[in-house]
Amino acid sequence: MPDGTEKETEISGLKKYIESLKSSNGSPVAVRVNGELRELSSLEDVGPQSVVELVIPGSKEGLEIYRHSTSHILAHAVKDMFPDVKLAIGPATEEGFYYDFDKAGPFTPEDLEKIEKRMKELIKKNSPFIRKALPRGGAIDLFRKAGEDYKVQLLEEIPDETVSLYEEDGFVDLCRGPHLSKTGRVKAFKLLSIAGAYWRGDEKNKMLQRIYGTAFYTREELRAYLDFLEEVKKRDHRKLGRELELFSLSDEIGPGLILWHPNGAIIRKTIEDFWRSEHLKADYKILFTPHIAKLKLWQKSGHWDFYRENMYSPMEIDEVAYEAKPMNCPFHIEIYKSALKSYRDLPVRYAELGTVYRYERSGVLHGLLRVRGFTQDDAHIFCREDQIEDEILNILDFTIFILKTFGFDSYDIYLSTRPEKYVGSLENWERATGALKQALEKKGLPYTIDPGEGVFYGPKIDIKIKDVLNRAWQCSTIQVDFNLPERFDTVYRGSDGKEHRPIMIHRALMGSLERFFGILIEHYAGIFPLWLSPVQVSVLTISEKHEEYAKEIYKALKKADIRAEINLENEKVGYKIREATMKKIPYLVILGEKEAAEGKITVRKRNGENIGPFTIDEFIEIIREEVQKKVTSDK
RNA sequence: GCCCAUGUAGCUCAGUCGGCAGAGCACAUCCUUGGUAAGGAUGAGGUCACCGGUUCGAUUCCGGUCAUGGGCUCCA
Repeated sequence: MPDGTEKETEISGLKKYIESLKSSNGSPVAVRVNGELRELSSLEDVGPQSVVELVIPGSKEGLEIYRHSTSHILAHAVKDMFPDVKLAIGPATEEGFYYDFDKAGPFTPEDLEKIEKRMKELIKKNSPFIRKALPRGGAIDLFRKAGEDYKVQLLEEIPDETVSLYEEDGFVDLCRGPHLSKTGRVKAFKLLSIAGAYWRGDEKNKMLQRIYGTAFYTREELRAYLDFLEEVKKRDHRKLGRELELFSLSDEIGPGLILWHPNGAIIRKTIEDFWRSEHLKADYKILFTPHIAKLKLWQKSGHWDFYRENMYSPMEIDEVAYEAKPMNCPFHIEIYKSALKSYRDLPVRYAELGTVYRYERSGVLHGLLRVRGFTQDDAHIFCREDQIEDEILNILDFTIFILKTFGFDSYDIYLSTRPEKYVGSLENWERATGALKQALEKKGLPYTIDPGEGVFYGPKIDIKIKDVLNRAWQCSTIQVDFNLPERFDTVYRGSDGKEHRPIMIHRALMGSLERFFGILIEHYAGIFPLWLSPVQVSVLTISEKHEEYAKEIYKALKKADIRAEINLENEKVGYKIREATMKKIPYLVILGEKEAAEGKITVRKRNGENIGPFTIDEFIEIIREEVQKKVTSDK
């Protein structure tokens, strides 16, 4: 039952019940018979003692079916309007649905509108979706005759002897189903974009044209989703980055290479200062290493073999080949190896804000989120096997502390286990994976296991943070490595006087400063908390008469290490306030006749609220406290 | 890399069916000295992404290059 209860009933009773829900919002879109999804119309052949679940609109599966049916209607409309188009696939996705078409010319935005219109007509007809079972061979003949090559190809790979087709209003498509009972059940949908997509996602295959759309049960839900898309657009870090003069990219410099402008750079510096100071507190040693190294180093580390497609071509220096570094690990290992280590020295924790260069294909570059040169907040921990769990526990605490400071307190955590191709002993893998699991469980952190998704050199934990719009971003990663210590013959002297191999843990908390900054911009919509704001206080005068007083106040703020600016422009207060508000400056100190006479200041907060009057010392104290506490919200 | 779209002033965008290029904001100068989100006037600012072709003439048409954007696992 939709309310989660169970009832025992005859088929006829069930049908009557479903009938009674018709036309209500809760009317089921499908049923699950003994675990298998089917349409409502398939109740006839339900055997005795079957368990039938009603798939209701509110459920994840319900929505999937709903959207999948909408994608069929899309295909129908396209086929009506462009009969030469060949159909590929059209599934539901997290956010909506798409359908891939093989069409001679491109679809235009105007086509989308026309297709939408045609879809609405098809929905209005309210034709039933009819399921037809067919032997596979028959289906192949049918689609071959219709010239639907992609469907034929799909069919040829389906192992089942019987396949199902769905027909509505004369349009037949190969489909596993289930579907809505009638097209008229689709109440709200919108086609969103046109994009290229390879047949089966493989770039060796033909490029098809994909139409993306989304569908919801009500117009209100659709509206809310479109508003969400608007909000995402408003927060776009590329747009805000330009408006707030945080960073830029330049044709002259090259794609994927970031220029940090003063406003972005001061934020980055603030983040780095915080990062360094916390790492020192947590017993990490801070390192600096070069941006290039001999190609031989990368051959030794294995990067040249396994990672070459992401590395730049070597450059020659004094007839020796050098490489821009794609990773920091080999450097940290060299530092570890520069002096003999005893078991008493472990764990050794090396951290570096290391700038690396990786080749990314031109089509995947994206603002700050996908770049070719970036700075990792990298660290490598060398420890004994018996120390892994404690180290992981430390890292988890540390990670969550850092992420929380930036206002991220909701996470999706994944534990990736041994892939098919791996290095290291089975025993090591099991022990390390066990340690990761133990640590997560001790911390009470819920996680999902990604079987076989570990890197070849060891298991890992990935943490995805959720931003205010509930979007997930992968930043933190903790990876155990059995490979590099082996390749570099890294050792420590044990209590037994013998040499032992340390375990290496790679870990990044923010991942890359560039990417993390991009996420922060979107998370805060450019309204940075005080401790991060490029300009924390703007001092502005009501008229020229108060310039001297304003300069005094400004100096006092600067002296107190507050990032202040002064606005003596020949403009009215209203104008100056508007300027500062658009720059999202947290505090405005407004000085006029009254303030100058009393030796006080009036303060306007970013949200429009006025506080004060304060003496300058009182105000400095307020700012100091808010900065020190790293308050993330204005309220 | 591939498909499609886009590239005009610092920013957001008009525009020219081939004939010397426009607005708003921002910027500069002047007037105004004004109490909580835009006071007024004047002015400066463009190789219309780049290279080539067609043409008497190209920002506009054609070809190429570069950059940016939406996509390219979600298997009927």
